[in-house]
Amino acid sequence: MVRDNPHIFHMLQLAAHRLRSRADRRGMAVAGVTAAQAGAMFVIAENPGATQRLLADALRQQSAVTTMVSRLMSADLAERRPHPEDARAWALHLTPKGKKALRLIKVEIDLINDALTSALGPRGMEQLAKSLNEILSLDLADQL
Amino acid sequence: MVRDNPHIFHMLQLAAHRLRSRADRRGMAVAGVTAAQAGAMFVIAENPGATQRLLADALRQQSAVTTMVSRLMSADLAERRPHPEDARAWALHLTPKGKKALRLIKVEIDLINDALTSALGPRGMEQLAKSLNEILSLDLADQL
DNA sequence: CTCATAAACTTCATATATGAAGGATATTCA
DNA sequence: TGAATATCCTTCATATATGAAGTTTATGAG
Repeated sequence: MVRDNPHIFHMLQLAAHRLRSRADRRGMAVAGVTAAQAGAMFVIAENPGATQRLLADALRQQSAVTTMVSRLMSADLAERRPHPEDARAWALHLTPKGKKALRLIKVEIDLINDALTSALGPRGMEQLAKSLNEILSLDLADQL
Repeated sequence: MVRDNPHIFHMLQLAAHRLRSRADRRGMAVAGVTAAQAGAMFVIAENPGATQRLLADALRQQSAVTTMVSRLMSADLAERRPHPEDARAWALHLTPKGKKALRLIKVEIDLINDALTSALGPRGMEQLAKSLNEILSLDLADQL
């Protein structure tokens, strides 16, 4: 029973929402890219030729990835190539424009992380990273 | 420069997303209510007669609130009454069905908080709450 | 090889979120 | 009082997310 910390869930949602809003605004301003798009582009950048399956697993999503990639293509930020080994799959790559946008976005994300470090201190950041890692390692299936 | 913690932003988004997904699934299962709807209902429950403005401020949203409240009304979870003092505004209240759904949802949120407490320990929870509070107190305007 | 099953992707209905623009009512101040 | 302005709400276009259902291609068992 966590009656003493009844709001952690809500606080986490709210904190994530606020940082995402800020990233959305700045990302749109400097590169015409949302935070969600930036998240997808980071994954593609680190896994050139990634399938949508890999992207979906990284972002913990299913069907949203099709639409997401379609929008990235419309904006000339990413491209789909035929997968060399599996005719069912696409191989995802960033376009030059996508790579440039990602560099711009990284600056904004770093600014947010800097603000967090100022507020929490280096040790606070470490602890937060540790806590978030533990949360991410939880098995949140319904049988929890 | 936070090159040492470059992923805090992303980890926070991912952790919030996972907990929200779990809350969505369970909330739909036990009460036909999403996590976002539950969040709005908590605010209304704590502020009977609240205006949509108050709700929007609490959730840090603008226009989404109109649609959110409309859906809560369609589901007979909340109702709008004329505001006694301001003809522009609504006074929001939960219906009996809404209050019951909120009780069911609370159990699920408590289960998530319990799982977090098991993973992080009571001290970890305190530290996490403290960190999130500091993040929530940041001024995230674009001039940051 | 063929069939059953699994995997990758797409599509659809629905819910959530944003910013911009507009309508109606309050408030302020000259 | 009357005009300018602010506030509360709604609507619209767009983006993101979910689960369920469907298509196409792989894979594995016989």
